[in-house]
Amino acid sequence: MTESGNPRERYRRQVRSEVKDLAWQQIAETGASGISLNAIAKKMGMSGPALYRYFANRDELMTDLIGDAYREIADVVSTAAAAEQDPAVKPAAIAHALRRWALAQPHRYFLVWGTPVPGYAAPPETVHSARRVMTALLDTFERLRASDERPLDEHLATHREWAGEHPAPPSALRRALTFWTRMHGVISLELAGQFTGTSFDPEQLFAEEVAAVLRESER
Amino acid sequence: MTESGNPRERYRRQVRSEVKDLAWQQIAETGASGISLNAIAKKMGMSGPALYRYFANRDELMTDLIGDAYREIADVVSTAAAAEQDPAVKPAAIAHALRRWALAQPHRYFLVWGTPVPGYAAPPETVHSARRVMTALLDTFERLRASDERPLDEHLATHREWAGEHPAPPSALRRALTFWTRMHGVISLELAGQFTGTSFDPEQLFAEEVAAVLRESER
DNA sequence: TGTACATCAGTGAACGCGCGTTCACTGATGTAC
DNA sequence: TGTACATCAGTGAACGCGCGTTCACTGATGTAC
Repeated sequence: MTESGNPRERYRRQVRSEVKDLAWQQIAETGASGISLNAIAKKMGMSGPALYRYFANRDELMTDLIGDAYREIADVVSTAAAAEQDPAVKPAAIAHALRRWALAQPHRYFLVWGTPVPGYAAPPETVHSARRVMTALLDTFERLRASDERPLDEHLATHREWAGEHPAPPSALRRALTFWTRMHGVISLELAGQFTGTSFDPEQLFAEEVAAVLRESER
Repeated sequence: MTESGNPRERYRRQVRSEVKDLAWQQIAETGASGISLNAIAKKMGMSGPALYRYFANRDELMTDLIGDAYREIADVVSTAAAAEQDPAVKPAAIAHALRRWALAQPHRYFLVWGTPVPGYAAPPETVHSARRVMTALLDTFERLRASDERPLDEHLATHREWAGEHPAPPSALRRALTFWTRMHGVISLELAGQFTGTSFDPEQLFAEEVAAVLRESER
């Protein structure tokens, strides 16, 4: 379907994706605000203006990269969720899949959930990916009864638009949300190198956080 | 002491601090990698090269900003810890003080714990601030007995150099660490705007996270 | 209190650099008959 | 199968811009006698 198209379109897709690959490389070297169409063109052996056939401007490239990265995150999370049947193990499966991806693609992770780049707010299409992530988490915790009620539950019961039409009970909203923030807490500090100079294993800290959220659920 | 000095030194300090103020302003507008000595000079009504009397180069300015921000964080945390006597309330006091500061100074927070800026690794002086933060947290949880043991405790018992010579028991190491990552999880996502488009109150989510760590302690 | 000298702040010109973006163009590739 | 035409990729020159940094210099401020 998207694979179709005449040779010209095919070629266009190839070039676009090569540009993006080089952009990620550049982000790794100089940071997100260091992307430059000219530099990418040079690496491809082309002149700068040539790339304007493929991207309207620098912002469109950025927007595309953010959208792609977010889509990948949503894929990783929902794939991991779908692959694990045991409800009690699902959270850990999701968490470790996300962490593994983040360690392999730190710049993609940061572009989505790191320090916002001024002037490059997340493009509107990303809401869809955000939804997919939340849905996977809500599905997961919906099946696990909460072992306790928290003051936050009541608040979330009346402020749940972010969950869309998902029928998960308030306690699941809470656990999905805190699950996310806790994963992010460990992952982002680890990726940022805040644990370097230390010999403990971040994975074990991460595993403990996953276990802690599970402790607030019972089958 | 540092306040002393002849008029010339006094003036130097004033200019340096004005430069830094404008640098923070610029970071807010264009991001950390957007700082420019020339632009700052222009805003001060000076020529670009003039600033080289005050900073050796752009990197030294960055280093200074990071150091200042980290020192502020350490101040906020340790001041909050010192101000609250009740051990069971201390964690919440620290947490909310940190969040308040972060909301007021999002760019400072991100410069310290956000996406690393390639080429600007945290200067060595920041270890001291990092230590101060950890010490305040360890002091806090040392006084609260753990209500349970976790697998992580054992691991941390043998990997505790990051705690310096602090005599806190393993369970306190664990709680201090997870307290930090959980605070960071909520704060950084909130600052990055990941909760916009949602009507729930991030403060309540944050409070729930603080309460969760406390639940793992008993007086 | 006044003069002679050293110190230091700030200037303007200059260097080389890379950026995003527009434009008129050449030449190759695909399409219609 | 061959020709005529339209489409599109890529080029090179050009625009204006701002950057970090060095350098030789002027002029003001402080210090020593």
